[in-house]
Amino acid sequence: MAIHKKEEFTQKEQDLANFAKAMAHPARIAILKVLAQRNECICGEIVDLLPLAQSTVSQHLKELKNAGLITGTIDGPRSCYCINWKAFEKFNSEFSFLFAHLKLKNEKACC
Amino acid sequence: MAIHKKEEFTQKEQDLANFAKAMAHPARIAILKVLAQRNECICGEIVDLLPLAQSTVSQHLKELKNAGLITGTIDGPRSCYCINWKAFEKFNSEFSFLFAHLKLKNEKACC
DNA sequence: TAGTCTTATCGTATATTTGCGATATAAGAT
DNA sequence: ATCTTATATCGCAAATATACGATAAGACTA
Repeated sequence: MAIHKKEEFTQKEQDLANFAKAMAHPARIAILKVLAQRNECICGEIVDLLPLAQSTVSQHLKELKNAGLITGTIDGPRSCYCINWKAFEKFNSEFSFLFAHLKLKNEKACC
Repeated sequence: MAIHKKEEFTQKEQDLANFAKAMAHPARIAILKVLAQRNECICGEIVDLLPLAQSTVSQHLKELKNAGLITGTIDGPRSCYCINWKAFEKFNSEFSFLFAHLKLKNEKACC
């Protein structure tokens, strides 16, 4: 785009949008599901489960990590990934707040 | 990208990702907040509140509508937009399910 | 030390998103 | 009928995202 306008919104709006963006790809949803089932996972196992090349999976993992949704630690020659529970909970409560706010007002929908 | 791979994931993963994608921009979060506060809103009011051109806001509204997050009805020369409550609730429950699933397993985080 | 295995990064091609101005459209007002 | 007002759409430019192969980096193994 010609100019970035994202900075002109509130920090909360940007945070929520960034979190949503990190989840805005089925591959990343699938990765989160795998991590949830196993509570930990090395990169290779995720690569085996997804229909994507190793480099692409690594890139998705990096995005999830940058967004703070997961943590990664080096374990010898491998990398172990886990859900970053705190960040997830923070997003959930913020999202629920927005959602609850919507619900409260929704008694007389017009269209 | 060279080839689309999104179709190779499950429908639920794609649905969740699409919903997240619709929320993955601060302008669209802001629009949803405005709609929540007023329970209905014409396009012009939203344009006044956002730091974006009218055509850009209209595009964001279109994306929210395409994703099913809002509904829009023509009201004379204006357009009235509202939250699509059912779609929002569906997403919330699916997201909560994923979240609860994560929570259940997270007693022994490794990293 | 050389070889292997695992993961990250680089380079590149292509697709999608974002944003705006200009223009079209549609309804009410004069 | 013409003008105004409100919104949608088109066309374009620039930024991002997606995907892959090739390659680098790091750590065990022989």
